[in-house]
Amino acid sequence: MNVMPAGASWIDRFTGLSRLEPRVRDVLTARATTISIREGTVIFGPGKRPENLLLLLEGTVRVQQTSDTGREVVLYRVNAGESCVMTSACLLAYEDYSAEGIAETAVEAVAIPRSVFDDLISQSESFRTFVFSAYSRRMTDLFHVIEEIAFRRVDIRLAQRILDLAKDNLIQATHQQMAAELGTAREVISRQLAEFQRRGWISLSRGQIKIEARGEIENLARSEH
Amino acid sequence: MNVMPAGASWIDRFTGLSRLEPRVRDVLTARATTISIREGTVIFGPGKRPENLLLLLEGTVRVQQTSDTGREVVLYRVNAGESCVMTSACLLAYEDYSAEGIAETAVEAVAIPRSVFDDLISQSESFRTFVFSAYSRRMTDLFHVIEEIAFRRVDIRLAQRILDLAKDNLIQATHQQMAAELGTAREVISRQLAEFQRRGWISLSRGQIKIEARGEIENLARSEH
DNA sequence: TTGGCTTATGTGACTACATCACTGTCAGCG
DNA sequence: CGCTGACAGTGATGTAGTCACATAAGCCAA
Repeated sequence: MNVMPAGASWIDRFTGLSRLEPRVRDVLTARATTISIREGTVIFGPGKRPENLLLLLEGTVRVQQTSDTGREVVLYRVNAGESCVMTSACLLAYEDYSAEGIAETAVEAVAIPRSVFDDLISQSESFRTFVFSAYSRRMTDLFHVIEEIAFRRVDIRLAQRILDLAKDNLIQATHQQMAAELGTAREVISRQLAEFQRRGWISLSRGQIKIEARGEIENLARSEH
Repeated sequence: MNVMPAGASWIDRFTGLSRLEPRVRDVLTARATTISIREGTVIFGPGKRPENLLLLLEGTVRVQQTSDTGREVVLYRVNAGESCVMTSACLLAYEDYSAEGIAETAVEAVAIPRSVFDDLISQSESFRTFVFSAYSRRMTDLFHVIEEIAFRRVDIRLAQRILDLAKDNLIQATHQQMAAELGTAREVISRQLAEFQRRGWISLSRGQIKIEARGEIENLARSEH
């Protein structure tokens, strides 16, 4: 993680911070630093407590949970313009958690140390709103995950995830990784993908999935039950 | 909901608040009110935003999620001595949620209005710690729920839940309600309970489950996989 | 006491998903 | 070129969820 002084304008990239009181704005620009994180870095996880609140300027952070049996689920992603609020401030307090955050791409972020975070929370009404909205947003994401895992069929969820993850109709991921996205087993994904391919919706090769009939996949993704 | 002036001593029932600065303590006792909520009341939910932060003195609040297909999962319970922090402060900000909180028993709680909450957050370091720990705690609960639903067998989860919910080795609940606890279907629960009964672990009658061999159930609940 | 109603529970047949134990295949590299 | 390790395919079997009913239990009112 490479440290450098913060620029002056990054604040405007965060919707919730644009109406910040000028005085508070100055504190933030003065006392926060931007950092670069390499792809694949574990930002926090069991045994690695986050020390800063991170506001993402570039890149994405994947937050996932690993069960003791070794299986994984992706909980949500933090994108540029969003804050990693849960995974930092929240986890400062309570120890017993098993989620981890991984830089999925190279990441540029503003790091706000705990002490500064504390000052801002106490001094700025709009910073408080920003933080609580972020919490709220993540909370909602988790409710979503629970609903999906508990009640939605995997073919539908897989279709949705394919659409979400595709860049230019292409996904670079192994079946194992796709299984972790949905919290299911590799074999299940392999069979579902084989079926999608049989229908001509996608084409498969080692480590990648190519969308051939986006419309059909969207149909399935939209369907109820 | 019946409103009455707050007593002076309730603060001591909350571990996280005991070290509150005296000045802040006074604000809290002066401006918070205790309320009584009848069993079964929907405290918050879609279309019913919470207006206060609730600190529970007596009773329990069940927080659950209902999917659009009508199925339910219990997410967690808030007990006496705990705060309903997520379900209030958090949900103030972000609209699109589908969780609801229901008074599972008669509830006595201290209600802290949004404005007071805001003052306290800005003025008191230890109140902030209290609030963020509470968030953190619930977060962890949700991670747990996800892990259980995704990776744990239902017989094991059912055994655990039976032990959790039993008062005096007895549970008053329909199979439908037990299914909602675990986010599964009624038939699944009926069959599992029938099996437990066949083994002599429980005895069943309309609307209730009686534990006959707690040790055996604990064995199953503890088992891995 | 007896129907009649509502709610709770039981059951079979079937589909979906998870697990296990493999086999086959591809890419890179010594 | 042939090895090796990671990736992918597959059948058999077990567990869970869905659907469409059949029963049964409690309650109230005639």
